[in-house]
Amino acid sequence: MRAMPTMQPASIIETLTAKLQRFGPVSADEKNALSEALDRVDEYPPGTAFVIEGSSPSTSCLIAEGFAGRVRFLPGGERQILAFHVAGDFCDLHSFVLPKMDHAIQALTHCQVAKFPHSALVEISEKFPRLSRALWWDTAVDAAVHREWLIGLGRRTSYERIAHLYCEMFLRLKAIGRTEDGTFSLSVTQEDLGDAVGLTPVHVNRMLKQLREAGVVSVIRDKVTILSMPALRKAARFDAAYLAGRILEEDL
Amino acid sequence: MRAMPTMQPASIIETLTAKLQRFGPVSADEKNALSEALDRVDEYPPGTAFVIEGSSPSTSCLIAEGFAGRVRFLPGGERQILAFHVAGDFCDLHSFVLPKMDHAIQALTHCQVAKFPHSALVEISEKFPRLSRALWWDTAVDAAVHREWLIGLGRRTSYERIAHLYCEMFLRLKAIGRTEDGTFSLSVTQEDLGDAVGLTPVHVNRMLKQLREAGVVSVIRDKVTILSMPALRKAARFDAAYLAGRILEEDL
DNA sequence: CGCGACCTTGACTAGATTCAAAAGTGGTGG
DNA sequence: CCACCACTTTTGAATCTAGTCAAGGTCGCG
Repeated sequence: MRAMPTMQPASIIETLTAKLQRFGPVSADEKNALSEALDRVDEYPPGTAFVIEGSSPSTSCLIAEGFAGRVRFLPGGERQILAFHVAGDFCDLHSFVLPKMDHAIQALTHCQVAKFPHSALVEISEKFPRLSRALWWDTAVDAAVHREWLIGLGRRTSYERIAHLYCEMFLRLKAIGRTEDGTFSLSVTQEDLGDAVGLTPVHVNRMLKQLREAGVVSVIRDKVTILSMPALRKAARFDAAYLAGRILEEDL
Repeated sequence: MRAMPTMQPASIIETLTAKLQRFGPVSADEKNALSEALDRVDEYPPGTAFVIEGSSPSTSCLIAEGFAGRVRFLPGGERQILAFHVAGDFCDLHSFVLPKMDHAIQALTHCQVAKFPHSALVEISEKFPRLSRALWWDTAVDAAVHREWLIGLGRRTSYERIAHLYCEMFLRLKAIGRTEDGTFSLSVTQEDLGDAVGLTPVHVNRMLKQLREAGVVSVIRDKVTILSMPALRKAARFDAAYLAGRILEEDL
């Protein structure tokens, strides 16, 4: 793994405030409060479950760099991936108001994770109601993504689901400057993909083949290249509205 | 339809504060603020979509009486039910922080709906940060239910999904006193059920037959009777933890 | 009484899983 | 440096689950 420069807290806060401004204005005082709320930045190698199911975290995690997933297991061992999170995302901000984690959070690549103690978030919510609403908004956008995934699992074909996931990840990664033309890196196995879209790895592979043969996307190891965005959107029946809080205006 | 006495605002607020106390204490001032935030109570006959997809509501809705669903349609006409809401539930509190509804809300039975203007909620969030966090918590519990449904659609068998839905609805209705022994009323068609659990109505019917023949539940018109809760829980691989905010302690 | 909405069932089809095997990829240590 | 190993990808064949199509039955209501 190539060396990764540690993200500076200042730049993390910069990115975070830029994002929260999609909800509403963020004052200098509020920005400062966020800065002070950032306790530390931890690093995790890929595979680490850095938030455990059933735990009661006393901090919330913001991904500064890397790629993480929310995962849950059924008694029988089946796994469901509930969401993917990229740099700039809070991945368990809801644990600030929910007493127990109903799922784990796992680093899928090497991750840098900024920690915000709940005690500091309480202070923010006491002093800066508008900023508090902005954080609430962030968790509401996560819920909107959950709903879109519900529609996918409930009513989209397997082909559409894979296409939809690629659409979503492309636009989210583009918004944070992690794409080059139509290419982005998605370091997950086909088994991970299957656990996200409710399919077996074998069937994911077949649908990938179909997407490849239709000339829509090309996947080479972890590099995904979208050959035709209109074709991909159509294949996925994709409507970006639900991602308003996570992507660029012009991509909506 | 038999006449339904209109719920008194005072008793609605009583029920709401009781629920929010699961998150933390609610002071007399806070309770009073909630009372003043309740603008009016509207009634809707079954089938009414009283919140429209794509709209930007200026109020949030609390179900005072009845049964409602969150629904979304795909371009092809497929429908997915994203959540069910019973008396005492906010069904679109997230619209307070999210600019646009990504789904509609539909009355499934006759509903009485209490309306809280967003302007009043802004005031609450400015003056009562703790109460504001309690409302945030309520939306976070909704998100936890979304996640449980994601697991169902992604990884549970069709048989388990139906059993799981009955488990969830039974415990939620029991918590608000809408059950008699093991019986509750669920006024939805098998098609609605299918749109909630990602199946065709025909297949829902078959799974219902299996549940019946296994002696687990009996369904007569809208009356669902759970013949063996342990068997139902087992069939659903049900773990109530995610419902902590919606059900009684002793049912966890 | 007859109509429409919903439920129920059977026969057939399509989509996804399971099982199995082979080939590719990257990392490790001798 | 290369042989080996674990993991992942790819493909085929058989099986099973859920969907589709179609017909009859039940219930409540005008």
